[in-house]
Amino acid sequence: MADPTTTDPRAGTAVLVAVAWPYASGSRHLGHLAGAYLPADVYARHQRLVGNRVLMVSGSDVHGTPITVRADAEGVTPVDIVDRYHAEFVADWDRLGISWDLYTSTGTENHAAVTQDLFLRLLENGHIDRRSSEQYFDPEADRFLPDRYIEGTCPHCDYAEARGDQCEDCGRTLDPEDLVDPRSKITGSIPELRATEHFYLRLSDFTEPLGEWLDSREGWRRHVLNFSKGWVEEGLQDRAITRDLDWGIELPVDDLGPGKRIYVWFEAVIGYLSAAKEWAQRRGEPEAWRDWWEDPEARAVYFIGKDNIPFHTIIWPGMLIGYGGLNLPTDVPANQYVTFKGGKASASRGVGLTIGEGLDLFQADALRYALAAALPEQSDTDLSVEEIGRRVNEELVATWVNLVNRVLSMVHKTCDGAVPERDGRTGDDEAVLAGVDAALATVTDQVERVELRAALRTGMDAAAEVNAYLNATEPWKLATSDPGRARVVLGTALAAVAGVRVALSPYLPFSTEALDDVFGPVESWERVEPAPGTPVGKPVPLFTKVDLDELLADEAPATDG
RNA sequence: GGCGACGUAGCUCAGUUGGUGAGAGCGCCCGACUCAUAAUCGGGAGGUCGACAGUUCGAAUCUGUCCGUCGCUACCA
Repeated sequence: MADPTTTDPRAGTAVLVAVAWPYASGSRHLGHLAGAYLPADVYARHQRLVGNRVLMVSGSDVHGTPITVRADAEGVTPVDIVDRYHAEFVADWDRLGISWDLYTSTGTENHAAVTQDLFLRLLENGHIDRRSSEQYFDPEADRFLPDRYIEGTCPHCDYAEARGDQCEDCGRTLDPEDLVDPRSKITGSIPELRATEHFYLRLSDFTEPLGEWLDSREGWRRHVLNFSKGWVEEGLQDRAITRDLDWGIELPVDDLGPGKRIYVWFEAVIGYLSAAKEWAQRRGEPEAWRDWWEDPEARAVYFIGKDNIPFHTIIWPGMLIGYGGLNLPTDVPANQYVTFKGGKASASRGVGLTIGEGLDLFQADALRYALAAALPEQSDTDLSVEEIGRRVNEELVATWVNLVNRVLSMVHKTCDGAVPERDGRTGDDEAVLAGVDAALATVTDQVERVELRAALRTGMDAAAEVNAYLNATEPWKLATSDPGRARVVLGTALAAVAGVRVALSPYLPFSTEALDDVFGPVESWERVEPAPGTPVGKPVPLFTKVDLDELLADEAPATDG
């Protein structure tokens, strides 16, 4: 089991764990956590332990109109907004124990350089071209206006402050030309239509290769594949990839004139590549990123929410095909949504909890457990504070935390406060341990299929088996009737707990580490028995049950966006 | 409107290519146990698998219609 070649970090498969870039326009909520960050972290932690070379990257997405709109509304600069939320995200990840290899942002020089390189190569390869269109121009501000900077009356519902992209009153999507009495949000003046030029990504170039690629995908989630194929079958449309904004990455060519930037949807996905390069540079091995991006044996798994599917299964793969020589996604196990009391989680609308609010109510591992047990892998999953608390109390604490506590307590009391020797095990004893080892193997199968809820259940079932073993052997009785046998049973239970701990470690990093004193750090995906003689003190419970009544009374409404 | 998905025990959800009497966790009931955070273990009761019609020897699983919920609709990402 302890084959050193499988635990050598340089010997395993290169696995890129690519995680959605949180948009630095506001707080992220528990739906985002369950949708992308938590599953990515669980997957990455497991993959490291089985000996693969994991590179887990993401960063804050800092460009785009929603950020400038918010900055304008608050009378601050976009940088102020971005810095505020980037700092919040970093603090959230730290509290949650998200194990990034690099968490950066799209605001770096490196990202701009990589983006410009992709742009130029795609331009060179003929996949980007220039087209002119009519667009609203603000004569007073002397600039073209993005859709969101135009206001007017909605042609459908007569709402007077509809935006050029959407009417917030009736929810319909709009084109700026649809607005009655349009006006500039910047100066209030009446905009006029003028011809302007933008660069377009010729997505239609990739219809055939993307269709073939999608047809050849195996093991992808049905909703991801259906949705993606639907897009291709409808016909891929070329998309403008520049915008009239000054908050974004500059074009590496100057023939559009000033005031044009590369728009977020084109550059944000490039972050997966630029972050890998940044990681390599920081490591002092600037070419190391190639192991994850150019080696055909490498895997790339993208953890995103379902709202992001087309960007990761169509647009980004299209860009990669057009660029050439870089690996396409191996899998995009997009999650569905977490809803709160039936409504889609939304920090801006006050539905559900922000990550920070969740962490104020629950310990990180408790929150991780409850969300992992309810990951929306196949369908939307409904959550509530009560539901999270219930899972923590009735499942995590009752089954696993209590098991650890009862075993350590008995070992402390009846084995002279130390891990007992291993000899004298019977067939029943070996059977429990074999069960735990089988659970470890099952978890690996499930995690590699990104069935993380099921994998967590497997770990919890293993814990229940150990509880059953204790109930059957009754070591508390043996302590007086047959002390020798009691030591064997408790030593077995301890060994079993050691294995279950490994199985649960991707989900519960903090409580895993809290047991290092007895079991040693978890360094590989195997059941390592604690060394006989290791001191076992009176255990301190890993968790306290949460008081649901108190929790609900304290539950603050989420109002910030 | 178009596209996609969902509607399975009280609650949250599983159910690859249709086939032994429909599952899990939690809750509930009964029992065992008392080492452990009234935790654990065993057993049990709960479902016309949204409705209707059809295909089939046979459908929760395929087809159609309807009802309900939701997401997307390309300048939110």
